[in-house]
Formats: sequence, structure tokens, C-alpha cells
Amino acid sequence: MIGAVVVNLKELSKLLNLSQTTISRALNGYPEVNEVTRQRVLNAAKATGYRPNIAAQRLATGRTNSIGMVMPIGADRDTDLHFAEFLAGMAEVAISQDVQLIVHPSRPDDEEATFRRLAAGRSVDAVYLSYIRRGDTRIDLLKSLSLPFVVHGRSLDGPHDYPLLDIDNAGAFVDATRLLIQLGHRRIALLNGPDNLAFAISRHEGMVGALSKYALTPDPDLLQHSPMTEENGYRGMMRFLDLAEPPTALLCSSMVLALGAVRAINQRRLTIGEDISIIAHDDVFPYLKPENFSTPLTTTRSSIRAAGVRIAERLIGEVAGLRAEPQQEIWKAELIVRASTGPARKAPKPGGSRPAEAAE
Amino acid sequence: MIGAVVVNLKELSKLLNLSQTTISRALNGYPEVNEVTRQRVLNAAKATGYRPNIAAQRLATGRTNSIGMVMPIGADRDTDLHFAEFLAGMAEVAISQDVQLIVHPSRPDDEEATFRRLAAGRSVDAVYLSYIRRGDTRIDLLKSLSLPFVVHGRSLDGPHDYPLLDIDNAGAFVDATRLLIQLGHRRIALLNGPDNLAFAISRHEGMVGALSKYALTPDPDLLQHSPMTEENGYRGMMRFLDLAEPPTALLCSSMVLALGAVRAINQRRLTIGEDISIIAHDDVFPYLKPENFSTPLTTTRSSIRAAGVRIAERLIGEVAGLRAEPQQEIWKAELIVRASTGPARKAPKPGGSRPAEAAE
DNA sequence: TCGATTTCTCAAAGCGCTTTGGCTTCCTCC
DNA sequence: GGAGGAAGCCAAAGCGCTTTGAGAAATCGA
Repeated sequence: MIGAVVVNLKELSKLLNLSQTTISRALNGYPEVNEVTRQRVLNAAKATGYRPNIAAQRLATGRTNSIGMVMPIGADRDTDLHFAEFLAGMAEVAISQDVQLIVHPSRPDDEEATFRRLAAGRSVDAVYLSYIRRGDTRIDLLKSLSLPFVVHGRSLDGPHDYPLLDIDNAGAFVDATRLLIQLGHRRIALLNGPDNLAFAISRHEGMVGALSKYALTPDPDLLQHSPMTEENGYRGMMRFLDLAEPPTALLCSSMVLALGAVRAINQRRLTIGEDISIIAHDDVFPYLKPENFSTPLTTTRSSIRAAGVRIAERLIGEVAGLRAEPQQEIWKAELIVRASTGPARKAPKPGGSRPAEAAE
Repeated sequence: MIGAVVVNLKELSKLLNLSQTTISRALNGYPEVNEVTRQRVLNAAKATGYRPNIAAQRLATGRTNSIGMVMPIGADRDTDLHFAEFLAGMAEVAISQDVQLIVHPSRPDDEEATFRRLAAGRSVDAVYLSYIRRGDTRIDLLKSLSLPFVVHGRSLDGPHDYPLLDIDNAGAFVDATRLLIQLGHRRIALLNGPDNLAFAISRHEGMVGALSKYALTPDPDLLQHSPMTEENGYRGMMRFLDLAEPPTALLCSSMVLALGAVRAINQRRLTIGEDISIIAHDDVFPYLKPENFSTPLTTTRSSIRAAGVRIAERLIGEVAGLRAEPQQEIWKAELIVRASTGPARKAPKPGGSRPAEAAE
């Protein structure tokens, strides 16, 4: 096995006294080549360390065997953590299918150009799109381009007539909110992601919807939209706790926000699950698990890595032309009750607008 | 600006009544083309949405304008967090230099094959290598391949005669250990990364070296090697605290480990910076900052994102052929003292092992 | 036995670019 | 006015693969 020197088809064909055609076919498993010849070729290829030149292969076939990921850079860099975990999922599939993963970093204002370049330059077979924003134009752009894609998440309005995979964000937060209400909580705060991102908006809507089902009105003071850092979790929670009438329960859009919120609560010497209940959304990070919080956290769980796996599979399927209809896939998040949720300590203040008695 | 239809050089040349040569040259900024012609070409290219086919470009030039990252998958998946941050750094550079980032997931047992494939397939111009292990053979392999590379980290033994960027892991932990000793600490524990990874070994060596300078012997009971998760931080710290003679100070190889350690300490109602001092290594994550811990953490700091930036720059330089000598670059980590380090509470007991007073 | 298949192999075209080498013009300068 | 350059353009080769269309050899059927 020679290291440095690179051998190509022509040389191999000279070496074996066979045409390039035959060698190419032998290597790529075509049937019209004699089995003993094939073995001869295979052996020689291994002996010389032959690997096809990928650029040439791509040019000839028009396929690139690669999927592109447009990685947001700049403003929402706090999402790295999720991106990494998602990437790990895609990687699992990529490796088993022998597909390259191409990361295209792109600033938000430049994304459109990036997609156009990808499509026209034929540098990837398919792309995945994420971090969908309010009024996002990228989906329409992709629909107009002849480039297979799958969206992780979905647009807020407009028809969902494109391939997508999303979790039921609204549903998850409806479930979480309902649980809290049933436990007697009336003042429920939300530490959410940036307010231009679709997932955050949906979660907020889920919460508001659940509240209104029980004739509760959301208090704007109990809402924070921000990048999902520990620090923002802490700050937000501190602000909530400083209110004249602090919340008795908290919803968190991410584990990292929850980390900060817990710190704030501890600092105030309040007891989680008693003085204040918490439900966080858990994207399942191997290094930060809700069950390992000082008070194990009740969560709505959906593995973002699994989403990466699934989307990679579907992208590969799209390329292979297996797609029938644009496929919409919505995953339910699982509500897992742990120790951070308990009955509301005190009944909501009697005066003022007393909410309807929620059913049980 | 047409969306779906893809135009190529030939069509453009027909459209403009110019040869492909001239168009190619106009587009790529060669001097031997008339300025008005160039403008004509540029306009037409923009109007038709022309983008060169990347595969063709690569085949013709032999350059790929891409750098490969072999992403470890499987066993050390806990390192994702660092990988992501590093990736973000590389991405910054990639975008400004118009270079693609290709992620090659690879299982440890398969890495060698992956590199060979990369080199022979000419699918990337250069690669970066990380997560160097004890007795790692990959560096020698890369040296034997005709593929530019930069190593993030370095081998434990053997000459460092290859391009590398590393932080002074040993030095950082010498500094940290010395500070603790000067504060009067004698029993210092270490929560480290996996014991087959070079960076972890160097840190351990740094600590041991500093101890021995003060004639202190490391206690094997005060050492844990493990993947760097919150859970492992908690478990390790708990074990330390349960010792007959628990440590009065702790070194942590990562912020995430520190997170777990802090949880353990809080649970035992000990006070950080008084009952026990902590110094953690901080790779600088935007979402988890040491100054935001309930007790701000003293750290050895070195931005892994900055390392990504630098390595990307150097890789691009290597490809451009700017390299003179293999370049070794060692960054010092900065020791930043915050509230988590304080004087040792009690001198270590002279006599036998007195059980720890688990407060309350 | 001979024509019809089947099996195996090959030469050559083509993918869409870049780059070499050469060919016109048009100046410039003595 | 003509040698010598410079400026601007082009035809064609080539990058290393896949794939088409065809041909030689072997096998088969009757």
C-alpha cells in the first residue's frame, strides 16, 4: 500500500492491460464484467491504493454524494450547541452511506446567495435548512431551485407543502402548561429562545393557547425572548423573581436556559418543585441531562440528534429519487415528569381577576 | 435572475460571442482581458445567474478550495461541544476565504482509511486533525501522505516536527496547581478528560509536576479520568467528598465537568472558595461562562473558537504554499482568578484520616 | 453446421471547467 | 516604414472519471 503517490484509472488500466471502461465497471459493481477479471481489478486497486478522484467522478456523474448544511453564523451563534448535536446525528448516517457532509457557514443576510450558489454550482446533492424565522423567504427560494431539501422546523404561515421534519413545539408547550395548571399554577413564566425563530414562537403560542383554555391570560412580564445562554436564563429568572407577584412556575425552551434559571432560584434559596416548578425542553445532550439536576427536571423531550439522523436519511432518499410526495413529519415531544414540578404552593391571590377553576 | 435553469460556460460564451477562455479569464480576474469586455461578461454572468460547476473547476485546477475535518464519532462523542465551538471558528474563516468545510465523520478504527481516502481522492486540499491520543499513529500517516495538514494538539512523544497548534496544557495546570498550593492547599483533586487523550495526559502531568516541585505526592484517589459530562463531574466530585480525607481543592478539565462538581458541592452544602477551591479550564463557550457560576469560577482560559480560526487560516496558508517550515504554535492559557479559589480552610490533618464533616 | 445470442471487452465521447500556445491587431520607436 | 512589444482574443488540449455504442469471442439452438 503506497502512501504518497496517487494512481489513477489510466495507470491502473495500463498496469492490468484492461480498458478504463472495464476497470471502472469492475470497481463499481456492474454485472457485465467477468468475475475473475473483477477480482484481478479489485486486487490491483487495493495493492496500488487506488481511489477515484472525486471531482472527476462528480463531473462525470453529476452526482456529488454530499449533502450541504447551511450553518448560521454570527447573530444566533448561541445555537451552536444544538447544531453540533444535530450534526452528530447526520454524521452517523453520512458515514454509513458514504456521503460527505459539507458545512456552508453563512451570515443571515447572505444565505440566499449561498443557496443559489449551491444549486447552480452543483456542489451538493441536497441541503438541509434550519433555524426557520418569522417570514422566512428561504423556503420559497429552495422550492424554486432544483435542489432537493428537507427543512428542519417549519414556517409559521403559508402551506406546509415542502419536505419537513419538525417537533410539535406548540403541542409540547401545551402539555407542559396544562400540567402546571393542573398542579394549581396560575402565574407561569416562559424563558424562550429568540423571538424571530419559528420554534420559539410556536412554543409561546402553545403556552398561550393552553392558558386561554383555562381562561388564564398571559402576563407579558412573565415572558422573555433571548438567545439561549446560561446567563440569559439567570437574568430572566432573576427578573421574574423580583416581580411584585413572581411566578410559581417556569417553562424553559432549553436546558441551558434552565441551568441559569436554577442558579437564580438557588441563589434566592427557593426550593424547586415546591416554591417554584420548572419544565424545560430537552433536546437530549449527552453531557447535560435533566435527571442530573440537583432537583431532577421535568422535561418535554425530543432528541435533536435523532432528528439529524432522520433528516440525513430523508435527504439521501430525496437524492435517490425515492420521494413520492413532499413528506411532512411531526414528532411529538414526550413529557417526562420528574421532581421539579409540584403543586402550586399558594392559591393565586383572591383579589383582582380570579381565573376560572380549571377542570381536573 | 433565473432560478431553476443552470447555465454553463459554453452557453454563456455563445450568448456573448466570446470564447470560453475569455469568459473564464474575465470571471477569474486575469489581466489580459479588456476592461469593457470584462464588464460585459460580469453583467451577463449576473443576469443569467451563472456559477461555475465546482466539480469541473476542481478537476481542472486540481484545487478543491475545501478543507476537511475528521470528526470523531462514537466513543468520544462527549466532545461534540468542543468540536462545535471549534467548527464555528473555522467557519468564520471559511466564509471570508470562500472555502468549503467538509466534515468527515469517522469512527476511531476507521480514521486511517478515511485519511487515505481523502488524500488519494483529492477531495480536500488540507485536513485538520484533533483529539490526539496516546500512541496516535495518525500523525505519522499524515506525514507520509501528500496532504497538507495542521494538528490541533500534539503527540505526547516523538518529535514535534509537523504543523501544529496547541495550548500549553501542562503549563496551564502547573499554574493552576501552583496557585492552589500557594493558597495552602495540599490535597488537590483532578477531574480530567479521558485518559487516552493527549490533552488530558498533559494536564495531569502538569499538575503532578507542580505538586512534586513542592514535594507533594499526588494521591491516586484524587484523580478521575472520564468523558467530560456534567454527570461525570458530579459523580467524581461526590466520590472525592466521600473520601476519608477529602480534597480542599479541585482542578477541572472542562466547564461541563465543573458544572457537575459544583452541583455535588452544593448538595453537600459546602461553600466554594471557602470549604473547597475550584479551578476549571475554560474553552470559552458563549452559552456557559465561568463568571456566571453561583460562585464565579477561577479558570485557565483559552478560546477554542480562536484556535479554529487560526487553524483554518494556517490550513489555507499551507494550501497556498506559503508554508516555510512546519510551524509549531503553542498558546498559553490565561489564569483568571475569580471567587472560587481561596485559602485552604484547615491545614491538612497531621494524624490519621479524619472523616469529613458533612455539614448539616 | 451456421446464424443468433450472450458474454466480455474496448475506443471514444463527454462532463464543464482552466490553461497553454498562438494568432491578430494596434502601438511605439527608431 | 518596419521591427518589436503589448493587448486582447481564441482554438484546443487536458483534468480523471463514466457511459455509450460497438465489436470480438464464446456459447447456444436446431
